[in-house]
Formats: sequence, structure tokens, C-alpha cells
Amino acid sequence: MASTTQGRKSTIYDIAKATGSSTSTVSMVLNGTWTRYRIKEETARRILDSARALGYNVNMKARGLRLSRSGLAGMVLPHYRNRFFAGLAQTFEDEARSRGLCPVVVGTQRDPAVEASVVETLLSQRVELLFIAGVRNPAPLNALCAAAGVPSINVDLPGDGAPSVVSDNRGGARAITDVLIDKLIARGESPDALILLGGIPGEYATEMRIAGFRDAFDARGIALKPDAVESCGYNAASARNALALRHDKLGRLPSGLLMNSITAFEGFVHFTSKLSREAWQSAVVGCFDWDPFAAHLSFDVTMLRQDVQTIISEAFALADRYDPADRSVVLVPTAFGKMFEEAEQTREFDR
Amino acid sequence: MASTTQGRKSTIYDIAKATGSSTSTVSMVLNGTWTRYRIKEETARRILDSARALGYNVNMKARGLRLSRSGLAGMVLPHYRNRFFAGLAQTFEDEARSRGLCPVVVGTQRDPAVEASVVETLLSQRVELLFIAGVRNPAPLNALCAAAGVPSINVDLPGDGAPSVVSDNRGGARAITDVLIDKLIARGESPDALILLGGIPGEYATEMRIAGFRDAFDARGIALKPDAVESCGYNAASARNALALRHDKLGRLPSGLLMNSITAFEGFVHFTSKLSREAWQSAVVGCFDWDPFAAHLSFDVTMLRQDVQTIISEAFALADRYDPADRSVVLVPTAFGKMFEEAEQTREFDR
DNA sequence: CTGTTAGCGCCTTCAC
DNA sequence: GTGAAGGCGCTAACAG
Repeated sequence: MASTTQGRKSTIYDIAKATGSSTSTVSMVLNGTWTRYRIKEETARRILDSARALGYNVNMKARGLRLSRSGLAGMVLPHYRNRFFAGLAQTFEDEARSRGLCPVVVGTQRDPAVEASVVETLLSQRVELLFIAGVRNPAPLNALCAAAGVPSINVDLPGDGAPSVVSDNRGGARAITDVLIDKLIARGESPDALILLGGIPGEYATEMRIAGFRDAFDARGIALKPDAVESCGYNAASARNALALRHDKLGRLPSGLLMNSITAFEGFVHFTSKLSREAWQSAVVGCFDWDPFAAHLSFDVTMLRQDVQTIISEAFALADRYDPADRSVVLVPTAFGKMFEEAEQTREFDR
Repeated sequence: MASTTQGRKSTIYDIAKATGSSTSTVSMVLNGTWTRYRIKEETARRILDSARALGYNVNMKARGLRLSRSGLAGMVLPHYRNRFFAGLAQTFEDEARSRGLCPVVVGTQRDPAVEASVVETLLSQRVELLFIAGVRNPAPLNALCAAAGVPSINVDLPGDGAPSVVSDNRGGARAITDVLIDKLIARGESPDALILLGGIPGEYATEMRIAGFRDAFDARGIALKPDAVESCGYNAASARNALALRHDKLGRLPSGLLMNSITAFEGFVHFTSKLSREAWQSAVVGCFDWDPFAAHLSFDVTMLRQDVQTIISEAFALADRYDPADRSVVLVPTAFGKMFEEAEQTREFDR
């Protein structure tokens, strides 16, 4: 509280002078190794007190320089705007902290230029490992890390420059498609009315999900209609437009819809909010991803949720046994949204 | 790409040796001050090439140590789980980057112990400024920063240990309450049926919003019913329960509701999703905060949105003219949700 | 048990 | 134009 040295940060020299001991003694006391050096308890106490009085705070820059360890763990992701990325960030932080590392997460807006510059900055801060999430092309970033000798792990989108851990998009899509088909059948509707909307053609996650969607139909020997899959992009507006077109053509909403992302589902909500309740209440709808609001709309939506916890712990496991030549891809199963919800709702202070 | 020095990070010494020049020349070239020292263009080019070839990357630890500038800008916030905090994080990052600083944002789960330890860590990394958002009691954190001579700014929740920038909760609440009252009157309902649900008694934002709610009624000379305000907490479950109790007592939903936070509104959605459409479609409802799903439900919700952009730029302005004795509180007006939406919807790759 | 010393990688005078 | 030297704050031998 009472900082004698106003403004100027105090160093171990200041506290050595103040206590009449030497810098090495101070250093030992301050980083806890003093018992091993049989330093008098009283000296230690005096040093600790003085440190507090001076508002001392280790300079990790100097320590890192000396030890060549920064204590920083980095993660880049596109943004925090949906629960998946927000969850990744949060879980990463918790895990990093529990390992005694300081988490540094940076959003890059999916801009390759920003991505590269952020990675360089993080590298120059000497992060000890770097998770790269949701980046379209991780290869150049992995190369940067490799050149600096820093382990990098690709998360959510795999790359061939480093080991990766991703959700089992294909398996998940297959599972949710199965559920939707069953629901359709239960309602006496034809399964081939089910369509998959959203995502970007050629993009990894999209292709995997399309494959899973197909798998479900193949397994039942049902032929897919040619226009059953429409990868209209990841933003809400284009999903809404795509839906509007189909609505016009059909004269009503498709009876089964699987939205490829939470934003595509947002587009669905936008569109249907203008329709009468009757127009949509009978539709069977699913969404590959989860959101608390979406989960509680007044009609039934089957939502798939990615297992953020496992994704992050697998990524750390990969980092622990890091091998520059490792290119393994760990697949993490998805689960249906309902399973997670209880834990979610009772959290305090969630504002 | 071809890093000759496998694993080991290269230093300016490596590149000095490789190019046959001296470390100071290398240093000057690498940080752009070489034109001022009349260094041969060819030398410069040779050095730059060599740097690239060796995968060189400045060691900010060393540079920071020498220059006593880390190039880091820190921000702590509770979590990224809602659009307000996600937006704060994002805007902070953009702004920090545009100032040539590397943004470091850390979530602290509203745990005072974590908050303190994160701030200490950030301080020990020598961040050049620190924004403290959504922290119940910022004072001890401000004290830590002050002792280290690092400017800290409180965001969202003010404190008396540093300057603050917060949303105009009171003015916003007054404005949205006015709108809801008008809607109620337009529907021939009595304005005193309007209730305010959510928040925590004694907490700054809650109290401000309650005050604004009262202001609106006072201005019209309408008396508030004793149970018009219920601060039942910030989580969805308790809002849902509070609502359920009122529903039981009244035999129907209150005809006007202002939810104090997005999570409280989530509770509202949970509860009403079990009711028939008729039960809620006539209710006048508002929410202090914004969410894309909430914004497009099939009934009309008036939503207030905090101006994240202005909050952050005001905070940076405060940091620029930082004065340790400054305790000013900057109030940032809120706006109604509709105004922001167009920009939001056309964003690409929003997955 | 405690003090002295030599760098960690970089930048900035100051000579040459 | 370029090289040598000192030091930022800290730690880990190595001497006392």
C-alpha cells in the first residue's frame, strides 16, 4: 500500500539495500527456494516484509530472459462471439493457469494478416506453446512457430504443419442427422425432405459435416435429393436468404432442417420469426452447435455441442509430448446439447 | 523456412556473425532506425535477408528489459460468455493493436483470488496499462497497479482507486422504461404493472438501473408498486424461478417486464417457452442488454445495447492522459438494439 | 548461511 | 559507417 518508491518499480536491489542483505539472498527468498539454501527464517521474513512494503513485483521479463522461460501460453482464435470459441478461450485459460502458465488469448478476426502478426508478436514474447484455433490456413503460422522452436497445436481446424485436435464433425453430423431422420419418420414425413444449410464449400468442417450427413442417409439406403445440401456461408443473413428462397419455391418451410452452424441457425430464427407459429412449429430442426438462447426457444431444436473441455485437454496433452514431426489429428466426439445444460444454468453472477 | 539453427532461437549475434557485421548495425537495421545512421542500403538488405533466413524474431523480453517497455496492454474481465464482454474484449484488442500494443485479455471468473493473481502476473509481465472490467471490487487491483506505476482504468464497474468508464445505466434504464410504459399505455394496460427483474441488490449496475427505472415513473407521477423491483440475481435459473412465482400468484404473466440482464432474460425465455403462445404474446418486455438470438425471437422485445466501442475508446483516452490522482467517471450512453443490427448481420465467416 | 559474479538478448551512447 | 562496452532485473553457480 505505502509504496515508498513512487512510480518507479522496485527491484531486488532496492529490497536488498533496504534489508542489508545481498541480491542473491533476496532472489532465493522471493522465489521460494530459500529453504533449500538454509537461509535464516528471520532474514527471509524481513525480506518478504520489505518486498511487500515496497510493492515489489517480479519482473518476468528479466526472469524470463535469465531462465529462458516466459511462463506464457498463447492461443489465437477468430473471435469470442459464439459459445464455442468463448468456451475454448475460457477452458484454455483455466487449464493454462492450473499449469502455472499465464494464458494469453488473442482474437484475430479471421484475417490472415492479423493472424501472422499476432503469432509473431506472441513468439517475440516467447510464449512457451501456441494453440491456433479456427484459422483457415494454419500452415504458415505453424511454420513460424517451428522456426522459433515453439510447439504449436491446431485446434478446431487441422493443418499439416503441426498436430491437431478437432471435433468429430463427421461423426457428430451423422449422429444428429440420424436423430432428425427419426423424428421426421415419427411424424410421418419423408426423410428425404431434410436439408443441410450453411457452411462454406471446401472448408474442412463444412465438408466433414456434409460427409456425416451423407453417411446417415447412405446407411439407411435413402437417396439424397440433389439440392439437399446448400453451403451458403457462415453468416446469418445468407442463411436467412437461402431459406427465404426455398420457402418461396416450396410454398412453405422445408419439413426438416439441419443448420450447419449457430450463425446459420440465427438466420433461421430471423426468418421464421416473421412467419406464423403454424408455419414453423411442425418443422424438425437441428443445429450443429449450441447456444443458451437457441436452446430454449419455444420450439424443439436438436443441438449438437462440441466438447470444449476435452478439446483443450487433448491439445495440452499433445503439447506435453510435443514432437516437431508429429502430425497426428485427434478427433473429439461431440454430444447433444441437453447433456450439458444443468451445469450451465446454476452458475452465479453470469452477467 | 529453412532454419539453420534448429530449435534454438536465433539472436542478433547469430545474424551479425552470419552477415559479418556488428550487433549494433544489426540492431539498427532490425528496428528501422538505420536510415538515421547512414548505414549502407546493401548492408541493410543483407541483414534483413539473413534475419528472414534464420527465422529471427525479436526477443521482446530482452528489448523490453532494456527499454523498459513491454508493448503489452492488459485487460481482465469475468468471462466471454455474453455479447457485452465478448464485444469489450474484441474492441479492446482492435484498439490496442492499432496502437502498436499487443493485447492480452484474461478471464477471471469473477473470483477475487484469480483476479488478484492475474493482475500480479500481468504486472510482472510489465503491461503498460490495464483495463479492469466487471470486477466487483476493483480497489485492491487498482492499488496493485498504482504501486507498480501502471495506469489502470476501471470499465463497466467504477471504483475509487482509478478513473472509470461505465455505461450510463441509469439513463439507459430510464429510457427503456419510458418505452415500455408507452407500449403498455398504447395497449390500454396500466403502467404500474411493469416490473424490473434481475440483478443483485447493492451492486452498482443494479442500483443504477433501479434508479433509472424509478426516474421514469417519477417523471410521470406514477407510483411504483412495492414489489415492482425484484433483484433476484444474475443467473437464468433464479430469474426463471422468480417469474414462476409471480405467474402463480397472478394467474398469468405480468403484462410488463424489464429484465435487468441478458441472463435474466434467458430465464424469461426458459420459463415462457413452456407456456402457450397466448400466455406471453401480449406481454410488453424489455431487456437491459443485447443478444443476437434474443433480438429475433418471435415476439417483440425492446433491447438496450451498451456501446462497447465508445467505452473502450474512452478508456484508452483516459489511459493516454493518465493521472494517478484522477478519479473521474466517464458515462457512456446506451442505445436501443435495433440501431446496431445491420452491421452485425452481414459479417462474413462468423462461425 | 550469505555475498560476489557472470551472463540471458537487446539497445544506446561513444569512440573509431 | 561501424565496433565495443555497459546495463536493464534476475538467477545460478561459486566462493567465502
